[in-house]
Amino acid sequence: MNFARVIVDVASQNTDRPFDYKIPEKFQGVVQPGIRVIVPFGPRKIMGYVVGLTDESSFSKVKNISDCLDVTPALTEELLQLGKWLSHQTLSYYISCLQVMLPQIMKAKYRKEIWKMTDEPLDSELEQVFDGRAVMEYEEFEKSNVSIHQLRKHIQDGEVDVHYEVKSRETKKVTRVIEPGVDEFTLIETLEDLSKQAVKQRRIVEYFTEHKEPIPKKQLLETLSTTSASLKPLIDRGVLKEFQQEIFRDPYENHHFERTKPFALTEEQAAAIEPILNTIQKRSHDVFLLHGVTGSGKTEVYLQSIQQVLNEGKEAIMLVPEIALTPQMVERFKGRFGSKVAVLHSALSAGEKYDEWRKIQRKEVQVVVGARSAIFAPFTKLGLIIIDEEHETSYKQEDRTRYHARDVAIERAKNHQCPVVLGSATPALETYARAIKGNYQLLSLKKRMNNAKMPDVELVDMREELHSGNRSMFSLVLKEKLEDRLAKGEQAVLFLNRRGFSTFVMCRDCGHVMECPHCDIALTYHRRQERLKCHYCSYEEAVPQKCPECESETIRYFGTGTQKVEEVLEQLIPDARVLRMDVDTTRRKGAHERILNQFGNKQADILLGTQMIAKGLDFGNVTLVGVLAADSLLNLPDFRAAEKTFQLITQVSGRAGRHEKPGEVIVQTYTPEHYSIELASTYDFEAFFNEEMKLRKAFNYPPYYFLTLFTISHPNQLKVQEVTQKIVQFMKQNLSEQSYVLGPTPSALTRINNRYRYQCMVKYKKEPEQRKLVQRILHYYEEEMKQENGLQITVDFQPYQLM
DNA sequence: AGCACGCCGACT
DNA sequence: GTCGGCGTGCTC
Repeated sequence: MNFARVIVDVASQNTDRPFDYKIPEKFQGVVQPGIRVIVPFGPRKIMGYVVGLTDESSFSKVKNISDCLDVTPALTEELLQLGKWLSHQTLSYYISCLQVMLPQIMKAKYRKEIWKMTDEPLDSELEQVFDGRAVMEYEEFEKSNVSIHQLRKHIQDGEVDVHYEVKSRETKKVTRVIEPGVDEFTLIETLEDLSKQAVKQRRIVEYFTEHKEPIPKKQLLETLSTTSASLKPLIDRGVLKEFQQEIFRDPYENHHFERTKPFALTEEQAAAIEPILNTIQKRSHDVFLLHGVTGSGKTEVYLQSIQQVLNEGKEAIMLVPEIALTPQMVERFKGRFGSKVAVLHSALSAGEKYDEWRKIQRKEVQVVVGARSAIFAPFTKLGLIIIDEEHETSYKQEDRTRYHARDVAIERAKNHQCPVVLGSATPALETYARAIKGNYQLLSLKKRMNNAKMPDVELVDMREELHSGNRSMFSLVLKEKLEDRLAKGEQAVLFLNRRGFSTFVMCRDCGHVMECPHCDIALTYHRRQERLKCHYCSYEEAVPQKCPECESETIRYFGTGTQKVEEVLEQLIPDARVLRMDVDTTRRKGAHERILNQFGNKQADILLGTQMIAKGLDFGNVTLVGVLAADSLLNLPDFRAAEKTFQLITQVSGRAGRHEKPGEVIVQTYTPEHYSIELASTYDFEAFFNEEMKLRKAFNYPPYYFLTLFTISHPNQLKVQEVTQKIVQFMKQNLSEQSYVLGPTPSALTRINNRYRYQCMVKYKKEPEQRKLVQRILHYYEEEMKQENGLQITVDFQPYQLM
């Protein structure tokens, strides 16, 4: 095998194919599919992935591979294949697909430098820019007033050279380590030679007569309570050796995880786990939907399934939504499987993520618990993939490579002939429909653990509340119940959905709303900084004193944020100790965990928060859950609004009464008659499913139809309309008559960052040629999309975000 | 993408 | 005649 086929790190249509390179003698055997290499590409040097080896190349001017970045392949053969599949699925470049599968830090950085190749001073202004140095950044040269022509002349004369460098950003944490430099006999000899006064040195040498393994320097000095002053002479004499050793960052090194044993399963759990265990043993592929009410013990089913996989000598991936990857969850996995577990989520530093990932690569762990991208864990003996809370929208990547982790999971499971378990109390409609059709195997857990009852849900009509004179955001019932819990020493969780509910600023006289000058959206009021910010671009401004339209001074803040709720709560129930948990209070590292610990230790009576408290929290003392504005999601322009509302109310309600004490839920709403709210209050998923399916059928939405969403943007509104119109036309002409092509429609967010946005939506049942058509569109507009501030066309197959 | 090359108009 | 701007096409 003399040649390597390489996918280069250049995301463009022309380079979206392998390039052949010769493998130099010294890299024979090292170069194998999946490793990263540095290759010459035109005049520069770039990184690439080896995707295959061949004996000959049809290309005549093949260049040599310059260098290898890996010894062990970064990507397995399976992942290279998966990348190909992914690029076809999402219509993205192969290189982009390979990159999403690896930790961000492994993406190469490039540097362009100018090297001076002679000791003689250059006879031009360039000499001044060099300022006595032999190397400088190309950027520096560009800033100077020396022309490119002059530089070229010098290059031709061989006086300077442009150098391209590929820089790896991977950092390895190292520590100094000490080990004996001589054999035991010589050590004892040394001991006898040492002077009586050198007490500390004697202690050190004595230590190494008993321990031969290397020990971190810091640790050695600590245990022998000495300093490097005593160590140094021994190293200088060669008795001891000091060297650098890599240490792997462990994000959980200061945690102690209580080891847990498998619990005895309930009858229901045992029945549910059996088909999963069977499939694991049979080593066959199947997809299960584990539909279990909140608190029904799904996690224990996951844990015991994984145990079975480990017993078989195989590996498992467990996906959880980013937001639910709480310390509580990590603890359950680390507690059961200890050091066999790697954890991958966004709260880790880039270096920590890299090290966790390498634990998988080096086969030190057999289980991965992580968010969306953990689905690409480089396991080679995958025996099970679990997706918890499978309905969660965070499993869909919303930029560049728009994949859904569920689809990737099923593809990988097919490759490895292993089962996928999708778990949820409120499965996505698509998933449940497939389960009913028999495409997935449906497993149900209908009872909660400890025979706990689902908490009673009371709907409070906020319109009536308003009519009877209560203008507060707390209904009378909710206030009373909160006070009652306080008196009993029990705890409450208050949930506020911020989506579509942020605080905006309006003039009471003329109704003028402060908007972002670059985006068609109201600015959000940030109380702490007294500023208005745009959540879509980086624009911000001070809160105006007067209305810019009518000069009136009656400016008011509308909407409800958690900060506002906290203030109102303080006045309403002054004795209550409130903990607030939202993006603002959890930004700092470890803040998340601290707040939950405080609440768990009963240092607060009420936990007030957003999305992030809806999932996975399990506190026995919580007997009341309040949902402040249940319908905030319903008014969004999203065909999944009802589904999301049902899911959210169900998830939040599940936080109450999980142990001995019964729970209660208060749901405040302006539309209690809405089926999603009404049916969530009785936990009737089946009824909700049937009701919602009728609507999806009537309006041709998933799961009856598939969707493809085009979003077209450009600074010029007319241009956007025109292009969108053309795309609509083209799709209409080429798709079958059973498909619907809608548009051009302005997006819900019509303008972001001074770019107008229009959409085209395709609803279809079967369009095998669709991807080719889209490719033709993208190819047609390729040139216009290259331009700096030019046209942008994004295509999302099975979109979740419709705005 | 990012670079060289080549063509064109402008200007010492 | 030379300099800089931009369109075009190629990268193993």
